[in-house]
Amino acid sequence: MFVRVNADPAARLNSLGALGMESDSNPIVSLNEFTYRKGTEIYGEKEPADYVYRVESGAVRGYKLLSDGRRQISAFHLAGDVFGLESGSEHQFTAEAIVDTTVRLIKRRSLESAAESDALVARNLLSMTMDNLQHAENHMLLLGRKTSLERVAAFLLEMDKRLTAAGVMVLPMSRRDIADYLGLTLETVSRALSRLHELGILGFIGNSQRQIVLLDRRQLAGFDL
Amino acid sequence: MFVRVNADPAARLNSLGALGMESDSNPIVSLNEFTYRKGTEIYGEKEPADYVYRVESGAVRGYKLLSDGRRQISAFHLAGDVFGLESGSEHQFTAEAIVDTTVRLIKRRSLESAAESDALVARNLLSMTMDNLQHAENHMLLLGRKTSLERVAAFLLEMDKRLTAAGVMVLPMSRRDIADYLGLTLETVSRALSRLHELGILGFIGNSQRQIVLLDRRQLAGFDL
DNA sequence: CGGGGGCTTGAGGCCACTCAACGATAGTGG
DNA sequence: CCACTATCGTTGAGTGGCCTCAAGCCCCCG
Repeated sequence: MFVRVNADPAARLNSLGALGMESDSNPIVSLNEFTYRKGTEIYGEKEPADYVYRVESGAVRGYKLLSDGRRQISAFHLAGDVFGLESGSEHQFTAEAIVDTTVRLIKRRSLESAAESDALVARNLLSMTMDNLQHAENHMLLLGRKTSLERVAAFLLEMDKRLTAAGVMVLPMSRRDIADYLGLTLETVSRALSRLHELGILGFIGNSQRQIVLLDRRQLAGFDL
Repeated sequence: MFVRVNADPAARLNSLGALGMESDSNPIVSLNEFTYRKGTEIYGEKEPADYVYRVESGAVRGYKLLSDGRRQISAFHLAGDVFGLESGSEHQFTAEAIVDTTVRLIKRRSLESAAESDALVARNLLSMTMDNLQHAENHMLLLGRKTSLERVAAFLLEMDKRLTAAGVMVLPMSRRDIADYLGLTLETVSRALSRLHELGILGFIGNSQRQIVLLDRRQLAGFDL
């Protein structure tokens, strides 16, 4: 997906130095990697967008807030995902670690100069951004036109593709996060999951409500029009 | 509804002639320009994305459909806007002319090769795509978390910025289009507009319900949190 | 004029939200 | 290791905002 960034070792070292100066609180520096603790902010809306991030492990939520606290999560970023790429000089939404999360930082300026001289880097950047846009367009359809059951089904199928291992999907995010991603309340999400459980479409593993087995992907896909 | 267009631009220009035979108005304007009549499809989902389009005049809606007909319009493209830029080789949504619309076609391949050799072109492409992504993210917040009144207020402010001339905003799209853009029904949109009218926030010009004057942008912005 | 599409307005219904209680779980400190 | 607490999740009852269904108006356009 996005691999050619470290082609320039000088840029890599530069971003290391700059990052070291900024590490004041939670983040732990390990080369050009940071680890954020569960629930901590990686960057906030309106902050200068000097870095781009790649998730090494963990999970990140990107969201926007209304003045009265209503929240819309626009994307979950899992291992391998790149986020923080913006048009202007300021971030347009907030990014928070959902669980303890390690990210690799890339200085934006060095990325820009790499794109300037290497058309392959530029093409990858564009392709990544277009993929994000495509995801956003699909999500608009979900938010604008799907029922609660359809939304939850779509969510499960999306997560299934991205983080099912050994038949079990371990969700890093809470019901509230899911709700704010799907434009629902957490109660509605919970009810939809219970319903899918009753229908034999999914099962829970052990005591955790975050470990899910999809028993009938076919029927689930039937809810995702 | 529309003649399936060949990938070859020469064939496409030829089809202009064919179209001219079945349309009664003036179809061809200049070389790589094309005029679509009100309500006609510019391209459909799953069609090969061989061209990128720039709106010269008119208005275009881009939308996705669910199998049962529910529609979500992801963006309105007005004069000056570029649309049709996709990640894969196929279009991910349908584009239709809302009113008679003239577009300029750019062959995708030639754009790609231009980006390959000219970093400025590449940067503009990326910047444009990022702007689209930003719009999509704001729209997700609207669709997921805003009330009907807030959505209509946001819509009016957006259109006001883009197509108000001489104090009057002339909407090219129907109530149904607005509803499908905002994730509402046309009745709810109509009620919200009536409400804003009662409140003295907007007025209608003449007999048309599509010519709107914003009388109190301040108060309107108060609904857009 | 007659037809049709676009828009508004009203009445009633339903799906998701709100409010609330409770159970389960995980994190904390003794 | 256990008690304590906060957080998370489920479930129920009732409400409400938007949707559905329907009627009627206005305008455009033949």
